[in-house]
Amino acid sequence: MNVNEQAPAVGAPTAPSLSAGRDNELASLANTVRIACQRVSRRVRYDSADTLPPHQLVVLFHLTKGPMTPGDLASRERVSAPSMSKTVATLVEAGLVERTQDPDDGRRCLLVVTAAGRAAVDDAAAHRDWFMIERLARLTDEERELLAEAARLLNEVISS
Amino acid sequence: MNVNEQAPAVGAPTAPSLSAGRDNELASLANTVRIACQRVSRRVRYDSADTLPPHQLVVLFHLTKGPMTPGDLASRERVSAPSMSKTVATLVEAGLVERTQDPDDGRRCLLVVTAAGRAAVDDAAAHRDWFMIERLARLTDEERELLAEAARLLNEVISS
DNA sequence: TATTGTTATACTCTATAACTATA
DNA sequence: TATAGTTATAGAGTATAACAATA
Repeated sequence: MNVNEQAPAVGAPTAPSLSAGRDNELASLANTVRIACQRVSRRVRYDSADTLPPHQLVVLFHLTKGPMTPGDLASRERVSAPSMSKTVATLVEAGLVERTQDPDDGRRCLLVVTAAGRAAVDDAAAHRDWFMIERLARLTDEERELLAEAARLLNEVISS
Repeated sequence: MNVNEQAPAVGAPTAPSLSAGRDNELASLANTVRIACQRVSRRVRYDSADTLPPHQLVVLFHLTKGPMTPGDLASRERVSAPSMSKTVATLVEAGLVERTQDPDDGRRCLLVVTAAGRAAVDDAAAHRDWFMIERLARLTDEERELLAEAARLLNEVISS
């Protein structure tokens, strides 16, 4: 579990103030929303042994959108170059990624996902979503509509 | 980032069927909701250097609800006893947790969170929620109400 | 000389196996 | 003999520093 899973709005970040009513309400909602999202994430996250570790899967996913260099991947994932080098080596070893030379720059190499790599990404997504699909099917149309709208709103909020 | 962050409902888990319309809709919603939740989680998650690592923070959080033994904590977190032993040792070393002897059973020890430990949990929660509080403040009352309802619904869905 | 990528080494968190002490 | 906890050792994944090859 993560911190504050079942907790009320503990440690609200605003110092007690005279107009504390609205602040506390916001803090409580922020806490509630975060905890709900974390519970969902946790419930669908990587469960070891039947899929690739997250850091490998993420790299594979990036490559499904097109070839990239190890350097690109490292900065995208905010990981050091040597770490990415190792992760890539593992994926190449497993036959999920192929190294190709950059024709224009001899220092660089372009990484390309293989068919097996694409299959691994699809499998992982299917595995992750199965839990939610089963449960969403039991909701009413109105409830599903509400969740769709909330997801849209959260994406907006996060992007702002 | 996580797999499928901006992806459409890729790798829908149900095999193509004759009544595929509803299934695809559910798969799409499941995917959308998961991705939104993961983005929120990621946005507020542990960012190194200004707070404790997650595994330490979680233990500390458990102890804010009352004293527990290392064994309790290990099974709660589904981690091995030696791993928990090490984590606890680190927290004791840092003065965030205190070891006390169980009066009834000489083999066991009860772990108690210190005042500094509680403060660390509160700080972490505040730090995590601050991002969302700022952004939720910009929404309308109706939008906030929608998110509150969605959070309630997601908790129900996850618990079922 | 600057940049791309890898290798060398070390630290953290995890695990299983072996050990100590209490029941 | 079984249980609670720790210590010993090893395997991932991460980092920084040093290196090789190319621009």
